[in-house]
Amino acid sequence: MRCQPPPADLAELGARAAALVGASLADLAHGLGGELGADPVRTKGHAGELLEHLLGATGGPTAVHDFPHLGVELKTVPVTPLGRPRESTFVCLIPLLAAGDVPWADSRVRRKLAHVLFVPLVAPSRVGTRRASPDGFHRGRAWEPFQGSHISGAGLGDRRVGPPLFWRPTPVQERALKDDYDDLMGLVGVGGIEEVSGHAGRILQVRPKAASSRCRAFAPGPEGEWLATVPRGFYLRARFVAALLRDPTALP
Amino acid sequence: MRCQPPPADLAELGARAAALVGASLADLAHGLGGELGADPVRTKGHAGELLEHLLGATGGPTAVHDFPHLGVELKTVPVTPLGRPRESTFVCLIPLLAAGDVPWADSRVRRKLAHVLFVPLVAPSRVGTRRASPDGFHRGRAWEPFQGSHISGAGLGDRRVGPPLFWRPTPVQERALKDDYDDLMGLVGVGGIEEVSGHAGRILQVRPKAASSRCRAFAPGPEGEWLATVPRGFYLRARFVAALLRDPTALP
DNA sequence: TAGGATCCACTGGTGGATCCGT
DNA sequence: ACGGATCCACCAGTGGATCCTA
Repeated sequence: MRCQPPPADLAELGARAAALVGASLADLAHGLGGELGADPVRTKGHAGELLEHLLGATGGPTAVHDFPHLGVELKTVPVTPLGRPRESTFVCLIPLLAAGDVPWADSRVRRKLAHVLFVPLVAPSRVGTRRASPDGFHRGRAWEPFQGSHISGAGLGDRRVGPPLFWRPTPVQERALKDDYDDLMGLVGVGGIEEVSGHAGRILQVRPKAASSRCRAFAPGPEGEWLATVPRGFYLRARFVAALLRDPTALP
Repeated sequence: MRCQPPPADLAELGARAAALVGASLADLAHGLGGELGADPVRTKGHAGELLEHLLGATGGPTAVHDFPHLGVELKTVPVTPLGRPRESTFVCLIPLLAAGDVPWADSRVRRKLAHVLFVPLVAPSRVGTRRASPDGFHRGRAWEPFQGSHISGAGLGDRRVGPPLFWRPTPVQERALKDDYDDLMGLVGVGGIEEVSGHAGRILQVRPKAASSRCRAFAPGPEGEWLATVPRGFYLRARFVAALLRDPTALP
């Protein structure tokens, strides 16, 4: 299903992403000769992979970036019709065994986030929505992600591509990322990974990341002993990405 | 239905409250020859009035305190079985017309809160609870409000009296109250009452307080014009009262 | 297992409506 | 209208589980 050659430069990558704005994932998958499953539970990650194909990403599982020759990472982010992310954005797994030994400058977080292409995918509603507003009160749409959009339905194929954003952290943002990274790694070192909650961190946060809760990783505990634990990842807070999408220089 | 004479002193008031611990409101109402309605929507405030009768409160609507000769205010507070308040605690209405003209020292907030008898009423669950934990996982009870309690049912009559607490703000707490009062009144003065949200304030907050939304009060707007608005009250944050019930000197 | 992610149950808090008795 | 309060819908956020592909 890989159809596109890698983009030659940033301008070409940007142009390709811009050309997709407004398209539904169903259309895009069809254009590539593929189909999208209807079950939202079975299609996690498919949207991200589809966009990688469409934009000509070449980085395999081994590469640091999706576009190694450009040093750019692709992130799709599901957003509400108002443009707010529905979820936090995964960055990378935490190297639990080496926690505390990797300074910010050498961290995967820094390398992944050095240059990111965010592609919002507008999802009309959550899949799991069980009830509509019983009073029928309509709260209005503050932001039209693209003109002429007609939004209805909740399946993966109904999601539409929103305006893409190239982002490099400003010095101030990078400083905030470093502070969070140091703090969170410090917390892991002090109390052990189990003690770090999703509340910690201004724009980064630490959350579980495992294919199944039966997957275990090993990490040093508070007393230095080895603990079997769920793998964790760094995530960008939804709040922060929401701010970014409106103003790339913003901090929440 | 008023049965008790006013308590002679704080010790007697405290003894009466302590004697009620563990009793259900149904029992208490019955002992007074009264009955409690079953509909939770129709019984708002009844619990508070019942306790006033039982403890011999004499302050009418005109008085500042429920026990004027003791200078004590009675507050019932609905709590979960873990002892956490289910709601914020009403203090008093905001004098919208005089906002900004009443210094903390002369404020109703300060007078009301100078000395409070908190009586927790343990409610097993919210009335409006629509679903139980589907996984059946039991999260344990961190605090047994009284020994031997057997808690079940959700009606008003099933609520049970918890351990009472006499509270006077510590100097640090009073300072926090004053700061919030000044801040909130300042916000009202700057942007008008409509701009003050429930987020403002560390331990006090401002929320609507009206018998019906058709009830209007008048307040000065941002430009100094007169606005019809919903009456507002000062409330103690649930978070703060939760802290108080565990440690009367605490701040959240 | 790493990398692409999303689902969903639950909790805390807000915003606002509402009820009763005096 | 004031003083006694509670109800309830909604939303943000967390905590943790889970899915697919390579």
